[in-house]
Amino acid sequence: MITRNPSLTDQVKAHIKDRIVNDGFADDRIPPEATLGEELGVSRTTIRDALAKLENEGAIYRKQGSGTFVNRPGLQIKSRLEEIWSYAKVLEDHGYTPSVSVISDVIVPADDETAAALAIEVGGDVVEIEKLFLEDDEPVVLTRNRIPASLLDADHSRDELPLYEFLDEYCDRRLTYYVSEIVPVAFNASQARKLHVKRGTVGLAFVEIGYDQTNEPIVYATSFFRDDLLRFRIIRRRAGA
Amino acid sequence: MITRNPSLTDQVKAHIKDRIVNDGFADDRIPPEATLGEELGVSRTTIRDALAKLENEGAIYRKQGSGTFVNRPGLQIKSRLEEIWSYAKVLEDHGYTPSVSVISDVIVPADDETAAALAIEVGGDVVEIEKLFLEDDEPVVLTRNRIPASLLDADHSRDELPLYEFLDEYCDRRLTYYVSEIVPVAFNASQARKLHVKRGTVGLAFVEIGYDQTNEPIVYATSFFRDDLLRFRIIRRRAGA
DNA sequence: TAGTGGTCTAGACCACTTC
DNA sequence: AAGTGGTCTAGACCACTAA
Repeated sequence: MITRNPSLTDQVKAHIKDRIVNDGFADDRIPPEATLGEELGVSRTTIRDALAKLENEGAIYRKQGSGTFVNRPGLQIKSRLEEIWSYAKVLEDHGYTPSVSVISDVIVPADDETAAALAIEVGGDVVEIEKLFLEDDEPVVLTRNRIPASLLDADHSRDELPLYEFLDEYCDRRLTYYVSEIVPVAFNASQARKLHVKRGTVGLAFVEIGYDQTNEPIVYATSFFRDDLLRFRIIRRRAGA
Repeated sequence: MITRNPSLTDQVKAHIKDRIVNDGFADDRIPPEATLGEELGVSRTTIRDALAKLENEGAIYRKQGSGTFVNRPGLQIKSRLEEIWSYAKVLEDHGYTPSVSVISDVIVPADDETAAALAIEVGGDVVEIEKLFLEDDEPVVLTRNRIPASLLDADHSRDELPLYEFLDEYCDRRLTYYVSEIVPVAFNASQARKLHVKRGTVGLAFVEIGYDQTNEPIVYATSFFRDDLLRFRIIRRRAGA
């Protein structure tokens, strides 16, 4: 049942990932590339492309001259920082069954900071949407997205959608990438109240600007995280090896 | 014993990176892969491997059917979170000329947390080294590394070395990867004094366990950052595209 | 020395974007 | 329709690791 799309490489990748998760390999050692190629009836290049993707995702690592191995610590990382696109998904990956609540959706004038981020005039209309992601009525993530009003349909009723789908639907813009800053904060009174913590509690924030395919800024977003409920982990490997 | 002949791919990669930084390309558009291959006299595969590495580092991006382009925001990111190996280097990349100061180097008994991290007995001997990274006498990063005493030579005089080189030299272990947590903190009295900030100031911390090639934990490290002087930025791209 | 992953070539066709 | 990056093949040799 070899078909195009998904690509052979992606099929091979899924197959190996599946074996890692379900069956496992002896000593966490993945068979040689030549062997895998014969087993699956594809060229070594295809195998290598698939392994490269898995390595990139942190699922495996390779040692020249030695072999290819399952990367146990990498498998434990649920949310890779570089590709977070839905906080609901992040919470799911951490074992929660989240709910989303839109707590405000208003038009405000852009302050200096927002105007600079979105490359619009100070005082220009900006749609500000605040959302809260909860687990069992306990808030975990608070997000505030600011989008130039000129980009948005006046009637954007389904605003509980993930932001990128929301923008796909209600603007003609496609959110392509974020530039994000990781900032430690002490929650102010308003944030603390929404997150059900004491004022001054320390948490993590992402302050980020989202761009479309033409490198135009289309959203200025700030997200606050309850450090006691959600913590980010990363794997750091030596660059040259 | 180092026979580091840069591969063709790495030479091509360096060449393109150089052109991006020094000359630039019209419209930030990088020539087609076929053209590059002819110009440099290498196969398209080699070009593609080089471009793949550059894409991985965030220096460029590709759009199928359209072309390959310089990734301006990606070029601004100095320190990629997944491959930070020397805080001195991090500060340099941010335009500082850092100095390092070892502020303590003592043997302490392992507390519960440290013992668990390093998989040793509670109360076992641990070498604790605190270092401060400064820019113009202003402290920016405070690190505390704890290493099982059994792994370390009693005489480790050159302990201002980057930790991974230090471990290479004074143990027989090679630091292979870290599992790191990103934690927001309010500095306590001791940390605040060392970092020259007020007690309770909010900052970022990495809490991490370093492993050797056999997946054995060899270092438990905590690093504190002055948020006003050093802030981490990342690019987040959509996963599927 | 045998076996592994790493590099490199030459060539074919596909999928998508742009005109 | 033309041009771009994406996928895939078959085969060669190199660099490193481990028995």
